[in-house]
Amino acid sequence: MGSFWKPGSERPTYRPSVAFRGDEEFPLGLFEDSSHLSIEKRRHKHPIYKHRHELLYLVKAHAVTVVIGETGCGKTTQLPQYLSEAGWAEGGRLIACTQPRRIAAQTVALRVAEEMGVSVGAEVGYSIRFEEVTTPGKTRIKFLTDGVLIREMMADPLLSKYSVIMVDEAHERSVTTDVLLGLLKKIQKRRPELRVIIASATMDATNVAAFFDTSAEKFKASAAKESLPDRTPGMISVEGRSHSVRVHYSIEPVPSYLLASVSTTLSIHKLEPPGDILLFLTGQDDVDAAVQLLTTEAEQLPRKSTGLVVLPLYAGLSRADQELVFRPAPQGRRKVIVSTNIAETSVTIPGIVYVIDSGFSKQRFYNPLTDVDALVVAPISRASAEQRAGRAGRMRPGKCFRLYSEDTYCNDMKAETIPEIQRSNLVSTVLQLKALGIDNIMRFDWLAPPSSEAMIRALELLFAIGVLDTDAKLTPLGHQVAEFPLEPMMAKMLLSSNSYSCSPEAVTIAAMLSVQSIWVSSKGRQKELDDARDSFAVVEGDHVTYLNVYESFLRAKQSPQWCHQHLINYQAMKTVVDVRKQLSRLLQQLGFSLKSCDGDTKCILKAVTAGFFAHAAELEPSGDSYKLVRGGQRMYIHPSSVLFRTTPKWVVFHSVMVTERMYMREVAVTDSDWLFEVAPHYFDRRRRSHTLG
DNA sequence: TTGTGGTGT
Repeated sequence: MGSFWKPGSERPTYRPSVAFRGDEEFPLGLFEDSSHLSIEKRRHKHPIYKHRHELLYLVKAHAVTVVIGETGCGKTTQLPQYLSEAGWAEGGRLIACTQPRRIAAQTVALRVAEEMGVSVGAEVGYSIRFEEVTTPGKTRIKFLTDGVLIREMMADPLLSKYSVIMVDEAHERSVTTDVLLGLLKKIQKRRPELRVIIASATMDATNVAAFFDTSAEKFKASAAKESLPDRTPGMISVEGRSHSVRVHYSIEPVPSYLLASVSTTLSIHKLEPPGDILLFLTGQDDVDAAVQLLTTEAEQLPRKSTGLVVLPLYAGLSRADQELVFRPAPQGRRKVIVSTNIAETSVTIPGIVYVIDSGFSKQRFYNPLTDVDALVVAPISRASAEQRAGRAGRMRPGKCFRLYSEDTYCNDMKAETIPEIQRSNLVSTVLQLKALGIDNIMRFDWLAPPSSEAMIRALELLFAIGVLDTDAKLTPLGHQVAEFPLEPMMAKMLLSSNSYSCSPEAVTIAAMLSVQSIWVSSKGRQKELDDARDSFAVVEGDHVTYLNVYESFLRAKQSPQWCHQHLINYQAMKTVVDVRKQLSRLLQQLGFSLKSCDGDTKCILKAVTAGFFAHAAELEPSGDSYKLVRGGQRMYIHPSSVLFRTTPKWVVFHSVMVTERMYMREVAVTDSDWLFEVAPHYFDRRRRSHTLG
């Protein structure tokens, strides 16, 4: 990768004192225009309409149809309508269209309902977590998140109410998409008449088509074989509605993508016609640093009227701060959005004409040998680079400046991002598959198989927490755990809370830990944030602290102002309220009573320990680090924990994240006696090597 | 000893 720094090496430094005025440091002349690699497109008014007959023919003739077409070509909004008109939703059967994101499922449903002139929830509906807007017997087209469809399979393993299932945005290759595709292939063996449509923007379609090509397999169909669809997938490509994007590469590798991105932004501002700029960096740190540098520069620009409006964008921002990026810049000014990967797929900002691509993103990597998740800055794939470039061509022809050379693009970058399933801890996925009756996980037909080490790790943990038996079959507890939309250890904590009479408290803790961040992130307010957190802190650790935050939120009558005052994310707290309701209902359905422990925190800690004993760690004699019972790695309490700077002898934690060190995040105090009490089978074996107590 | 790419049930 030329002079790019690699994950694990020292981060590139920047000097905020560097002046970019004059922009000689990185003028646009240092980019080369590579027109043969430009994304050349023409704008069509109704691209998918032209292919309507061919599409309908393919779906009728083939069990699987792969549709390649970028966002905006109409495959999501119009194809389900064509299918419905062609009679695929008759006889009470539905057409399903899955989306990776809640908001997409909802907005697409609203748009299609509007186009069809019906009200949403009638002929066209959607189903996302906490919100089912459909009418049984009336709804013909249903948009849903792929996670919801997998949940539906628990009650209806063959998805018998659907005649067609379209999996949209399959190129994103989320864990749920990959699992769903494997499951659909399996379902089609039992339901050869089920039609599957895989819709994707830029995916390597031949790969997916090959996966679904079952034409060579022996096929036992007693019914009229002639009426069954061809088991060789059909394929069609639909041109998009976006404009051409001219791609420019850096002639030389850049020594610092952060510095280069700042000077490139200033060069574009100086030399290019009006149009907003989207800059892709890796994380909150980078984004905040670039915003600061650009803001300083913007203030020094000669005329205020042609100034820059610089805005950060990342998931940790409050909803209000995120929404600022949608506001048009004041007349005559140019907007610059400095963003993480959130702008690559999740947030679409109108009016972007220029994209600057650093070539990097943060990616999660799970190491099954150490059982640790790491978040590392890594080079993006060519597919990801194309996706980023495409963000410049939604309004009119645009330009993309890549802060890496054409040689790097062609020779060093991977064609596709490694599918998430191969970078993830599989505990939840394996349990889900087990609950769906997939007995042999190792032989599940994966589109991209995860490593056997990762699968074995997951099976080991599920066995340790009593969810699987020695034959790797679900235990009665396992069936209950699988009912919950939670990580298995968290669900185990919840189910154990009944024995300790603290279920309402455990429900709150599970809900609080389910949302990404309760605290708002905001640059330069770290001290304030620490103080806000410390005002709720208790000696029992982060779990009971979260309980304290939630109960204070209730006492404050769920007030947004109160949240703002305490640097708490109001949206996140509203989600916690919804999750609590869902979890409480599930517990009650299983016949558990929701009996409170009335402030007896020992009960709460025992319940937490019962769920997370496999994440127990003991203070090392040195007194500054911990040793993980399972694996023996050295770990540290994360600085964001209320237990940072304290040294309880035993702790259990929710998750580990590696940066420079291995950090335990969300840590609770525990006790060696409790560990024995909740998991004698687990600790007895290790007694000799880990003398508890 | 010091810090959270993005989704979702």
